[in-house]
Amino acid sequence: MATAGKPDWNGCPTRYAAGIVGDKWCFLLLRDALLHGKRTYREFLASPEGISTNILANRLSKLEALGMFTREPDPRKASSVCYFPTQKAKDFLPALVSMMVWATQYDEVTEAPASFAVSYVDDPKGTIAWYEAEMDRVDQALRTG
Amino acid sequence: MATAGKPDWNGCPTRYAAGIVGDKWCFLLLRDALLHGKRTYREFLASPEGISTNILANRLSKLEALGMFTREPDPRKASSVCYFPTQKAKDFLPALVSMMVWATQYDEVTEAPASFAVSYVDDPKGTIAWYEAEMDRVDQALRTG
DNA sequence: CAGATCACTTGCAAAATGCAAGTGGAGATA
DNA sequence: TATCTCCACTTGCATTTTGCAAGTGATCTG
Repeated sequence: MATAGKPDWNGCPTRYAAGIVGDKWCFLLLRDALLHGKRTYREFLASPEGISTNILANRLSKLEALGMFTREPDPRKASSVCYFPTQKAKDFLPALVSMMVWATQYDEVTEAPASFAVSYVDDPKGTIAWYEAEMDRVDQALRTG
Repeated sequence: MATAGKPDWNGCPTRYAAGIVGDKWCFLLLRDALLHGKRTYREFLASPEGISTNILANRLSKLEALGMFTREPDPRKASSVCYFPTQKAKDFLPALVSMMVWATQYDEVTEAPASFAVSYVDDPKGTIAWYEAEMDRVDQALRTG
């Protein structure tokens, strides 16, 4: 049916989302992976929010355990490590972009141009597809060395 | 333009969202207000996740300070209090629903019927409109005593 | 006017966080 | 081959946040 009716489940799926996204650092790591193409410990560590090393290690392994990241040797240098977002993580992109649109509207400090929200409203699928393509490009480049 | 290009701002708006949603309890209070029509301290306290009273008071005032809730006397009983979601909070609904859809897909424990995700994909605006109407109904009923 | 209800507040133990320093292994350099 | 650097963490410890239980004062109710 095209018209939504009242859903009558008890345990809301948002509880599951809260367990992952409801943590500042997991949220920001997801942003860095999905939106900024970050893949390595070093890159994640360099975020302007300043995560400390023990918390970073903790959250990376949490996200790995949750099936959001896979931990693999860096094809460019075997001694280094890459964290690749899984399909599960990639599928979170529309929700993340949705939050960006909301934040762009209400955060007066945000540096995002208003044109972002406009282009999203104009063509949400295109906006999301662009980020997906960007991710594929990053991972493709990495995996082929 | 219909095709999205690379956004080139530095401070990502997701940081702002992380400051609000990146907290388990704020996230769940938002869910309770937007999806479950909760408005009073008692109702929020009764969530199955079991928030403690001091944390609840803390988060309610945080969300009020952030302009997500307004704190008003309960029209039904002057000694009681209502927390109404502001427009800013209501505008977060699409992002929240987007996360529900994602969680429904990946949380094997969720009690949400698969039909929810289907009906959302089929008619996202209708799904969101339904929740908005439900909220208006709740607030209307409350404010008119 | 005694008792219940409401929305909190307080005190305290336990857990999570942030910071600085340290560790061990791989690769590069001399 | 010895040393040096880089990397991805780990450890210790002080500070902050959380969770739990109990208490508080203002209002309502019988």
